[in-house]
Amino acid sequence: MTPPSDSTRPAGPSTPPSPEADPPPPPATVRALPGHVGGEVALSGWVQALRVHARVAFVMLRDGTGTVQCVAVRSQLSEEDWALATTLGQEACVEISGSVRADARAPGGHELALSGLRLIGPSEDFPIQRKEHGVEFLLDHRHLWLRSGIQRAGLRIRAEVEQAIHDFFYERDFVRIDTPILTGAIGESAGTLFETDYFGDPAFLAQTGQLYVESACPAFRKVYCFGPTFRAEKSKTRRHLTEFWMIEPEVAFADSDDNMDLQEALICHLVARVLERCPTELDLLKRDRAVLEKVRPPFPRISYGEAVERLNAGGRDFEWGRDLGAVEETTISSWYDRPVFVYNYPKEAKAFYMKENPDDPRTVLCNDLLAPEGYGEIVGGSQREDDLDRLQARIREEKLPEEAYGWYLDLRRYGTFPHSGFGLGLERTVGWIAGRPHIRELIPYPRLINRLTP
RNA sequence: UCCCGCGUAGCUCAGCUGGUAGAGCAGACGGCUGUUAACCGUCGGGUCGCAGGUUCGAGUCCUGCCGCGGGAGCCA
Repeated sequence: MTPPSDSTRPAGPSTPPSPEADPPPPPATVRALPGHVGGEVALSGWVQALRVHARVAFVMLRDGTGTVQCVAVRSQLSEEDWALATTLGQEACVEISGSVRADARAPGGHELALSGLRLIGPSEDFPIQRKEHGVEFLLDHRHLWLRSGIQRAGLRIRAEVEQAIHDFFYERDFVRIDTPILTGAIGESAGTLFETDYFGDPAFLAQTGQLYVESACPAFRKVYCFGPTFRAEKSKTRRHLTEFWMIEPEVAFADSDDNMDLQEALICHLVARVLERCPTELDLLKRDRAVLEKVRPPFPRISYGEAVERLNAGGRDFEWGRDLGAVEETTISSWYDRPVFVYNYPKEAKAFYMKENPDDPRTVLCNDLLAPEGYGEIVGGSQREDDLDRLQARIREEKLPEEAYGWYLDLRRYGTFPHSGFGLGLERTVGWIAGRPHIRELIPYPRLINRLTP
């Protein structure tokens, strides 16, 4: 950042006599301010709020590392600086120099006694006021909404979770595999795919990287992908995005129980990391940290059959064989104070690639992980069908185009092996950890059924 | 696709059993040494989503359409 070249500050006693201005104060960040108490610094950032009185004005300056109150006292400023400071628009970009001091009256405990400022980029009539707005208005101004406190906190937690995911897998010798986003006709059900043109042929945006990470297992044993996922489902709920980010690990020689162990370890790692590194953000979001502290192993594990029995014992009339709906999931998660695994669902309710349960062929070896507090399913996983004949039979049962799965079936022809994996929805997970009601806030630019801009 | 709800000032909303449009915030101006979404005063600001209907008269009642929100299904 360019230091001010036209400082109007009066010369200090330690400054050698010079007709020119003082040497510019060293640039600093708000986060580093406590280390500069008593010294002069220059901060660059955006005006978050301005409160003007007759002889004193307060500029809340946000620089991306934090927010600090800058105090402008009229009697200590030039007319030009006072006039500039008291007419700054919300979100104007400025460089402010002054001395750092600790003051109990200031939010955050530190403030800057303003001695000079320079307008970098003016801002007039910033659309988002410091008050409540409707969702539509805020999403229309998402590019500006990102600057607000709750959005910054949520997105910072998202970034921390993303980094924690990479660290978790790196420490466990997983190899990251980036799977394709453009795919030919392959997937679980073509109705939920976004179609696009690929040199005259139809192509689809990926709705899962799973088949690809399965193929990388024999190469690296433990792999994961982390990327955008596209679902053309016409869902309009607070749990849905048409474009979201998913993490899909795949582990050779892991069975369904190993798979749940890994999910449990990952979730605990993510929650602990956010508790450790984002306490400020959690407090700003008014997230009850005590609830998150409870997220420790082991998570309860309840089979689909047990869940149905218990639901019906509680007065519900739920038929065995149906998939659990949102109401059932909320009920089940309400029985516990931490995430709960529901495992081994009926075959008809789940995807073709899941391995048949040898102890009960009506079911498959799979699990969902339901987050507490009604946040719903954040993970879906399974042991994969590794038997060629059974897999082919399942593809035919589901009336899927067998020819599209030729390369996938090759994995069962050349050294097939037991393996398991899962998909973790990033925004749902972050939404739950951050305690936000709608996952659209946990992705910088949400893509919803009726929203593609900004 | 279906169910429920909502569209009034730049923003957030009020407006009763129909009788010619209101507040707060934002903006402009003025006041105030310490504010925390500052406060006090003054001023400007409207195709009541669109179209049709009922009525002497519609923001208000009816129909259709559009937009938005929530939910179901489906999913992470």
